[in-house]
Amino acid sequence: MRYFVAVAEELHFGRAAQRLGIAQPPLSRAIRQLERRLGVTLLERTSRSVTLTEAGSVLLREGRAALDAVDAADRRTRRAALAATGHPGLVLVTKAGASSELLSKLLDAYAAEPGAVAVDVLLCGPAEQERLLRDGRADVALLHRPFDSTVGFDTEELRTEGQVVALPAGHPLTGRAHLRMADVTALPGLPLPRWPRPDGTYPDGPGPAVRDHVQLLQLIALGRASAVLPESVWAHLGRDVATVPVLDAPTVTTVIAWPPHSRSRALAGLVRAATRL
Amino acid sequence: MRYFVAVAEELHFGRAAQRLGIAQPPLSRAIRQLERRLGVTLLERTSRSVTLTEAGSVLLREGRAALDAVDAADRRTRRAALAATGHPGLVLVTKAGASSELLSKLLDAYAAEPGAVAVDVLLCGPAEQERLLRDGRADVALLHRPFDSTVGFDTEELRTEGQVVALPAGHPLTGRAHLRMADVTALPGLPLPRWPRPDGTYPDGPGPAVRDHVQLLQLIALGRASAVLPESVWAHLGRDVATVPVLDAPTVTTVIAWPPHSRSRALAGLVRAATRL
DNA sequence: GGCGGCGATACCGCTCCGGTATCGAGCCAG
DNA sequence: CTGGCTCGATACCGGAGCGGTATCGCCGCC
Repeated sequence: MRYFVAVAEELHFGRAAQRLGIAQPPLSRAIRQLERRLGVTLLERTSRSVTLTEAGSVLLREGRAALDAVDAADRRTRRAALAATGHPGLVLVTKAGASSELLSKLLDAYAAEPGAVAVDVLLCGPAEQERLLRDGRADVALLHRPFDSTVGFDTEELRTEGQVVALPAGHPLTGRAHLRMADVTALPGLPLPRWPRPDGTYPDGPGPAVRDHVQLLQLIALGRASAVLPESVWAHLGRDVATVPVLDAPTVTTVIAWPPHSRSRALAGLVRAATRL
Repeated sequence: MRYFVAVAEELHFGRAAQRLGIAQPPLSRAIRQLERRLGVTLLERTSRSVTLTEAGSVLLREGRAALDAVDAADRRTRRAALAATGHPGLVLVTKAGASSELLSKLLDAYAAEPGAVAVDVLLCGPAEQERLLRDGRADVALLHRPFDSTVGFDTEELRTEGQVVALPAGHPLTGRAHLRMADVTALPGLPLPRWPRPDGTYPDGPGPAVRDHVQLLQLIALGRASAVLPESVWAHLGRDVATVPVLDAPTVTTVIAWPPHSRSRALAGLVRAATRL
């Protein structure tokens, strides 16, 4: 399975073999065996190129999910063992720079509960959270709909907020009481940023590539970008960035999310604290 | 992994080995290797009994999920290959005897759409649906909240309805216009039925063990049981079963559910047809 | 038309898995 | 208390399968 995913991602047996730390011939053979076992052609190969068949791309998606599931089984088991021997602790993951005041309130509220355990906070770029939560590296996440998909997780809504446009201080539009999406989608000289895709690559376009909100706000302050963001970013703003509400931007809901069927007492306590905020 | 799940379920190396079709010593060794690899004690064994540790029960849960995920990858890949070679088709699973008129409306509506594919209907007992959908034997399910868990699936709500109590025709209470839960929970001589648990065993209790709604209605007609059921069961009722609304019973929501990230055109069409009903 | 890149094939050695035989620790019967 | 059982662990052996090297065959390309 790992072998197939590697080949499907690289679309090149040699590179895939290198990535897997094995030689190319066993890899060819393994893929052929997998195809024989399934009775399905997964890859169309000529001696010049390798492409995925329809079935192959299904197996790529499903296979990744399956590999994540076994990784998760691994990690969660190890963590359960640690927890039993007196080192409990939860790992919470959230986007760097988002919902920070909500997060600190949550951590305070939970810490005040009887029986609270240590909570490690893991900050990451957008789109990485889902995978961290799915493969067991994190126990719980703060996600932001509609940007993050909550598919496959249990969730509780924590807060809903509007969005504002963040602009360099002194920009002409900062005088306005409110704006509309149409006003801010194509500001001359202030392109919208490009966020990484799940695989770490960036789409093409004019805007600067950013990895988290801190970077983004810095670029806005420098007059190189603008962005539409949830209201709560104001917590990070210095004097060099101004915000104006955008009336017709979609509202953003912050949710606390965790893997289904988690039955840890510590996690339940954290979720309870979150819903009481 | 399969080995561990077998041992954890049987709590007996000999029986587990038999179930797996291997001898007992390799099984012992495999489990010990797994424990060494994870650095975790999964089972406490004396020569008289085997019990799960905390970590072991986590791995049992997670491991089952992981095995389901690889089964699903397998099956979905095979189905994708079939679909590509001209045999499309969806498998829809629902509880035998539930929501049948909704289901037939759905199938009709979908069949009328351009590009509709064949839909195989799979009927099963309650609590099996989740697994069938999770491990790829089915593409889509009709679930009934709050009885079924929709955790880990994408869903759309189709219908919400109240519940009625089903009684043998002629029972004194059938004259009443409506009832309350308190009136129907302990009817003398008409115990509530016992449904199977996910593992196929039945809880203890006075009521008859039933596998689906057809059996149940038959037992009610025979004066051996009563049950609180969604209103829509009336579609199956003969003259020998009467129903009375139960005002304070929880409402039942029928939802259409499918595995997250499914991107099949046929599935999307079916869901669209469902939401338009 | 020769060269180079790339996947497939052929063949070999070693590791790991599964099988049989046996041991050793508890529980039980008498 | 002792012999027999039940059941998991250990010891050892044989074979299948995986990974490695060497090589082939196909196809673009200069």
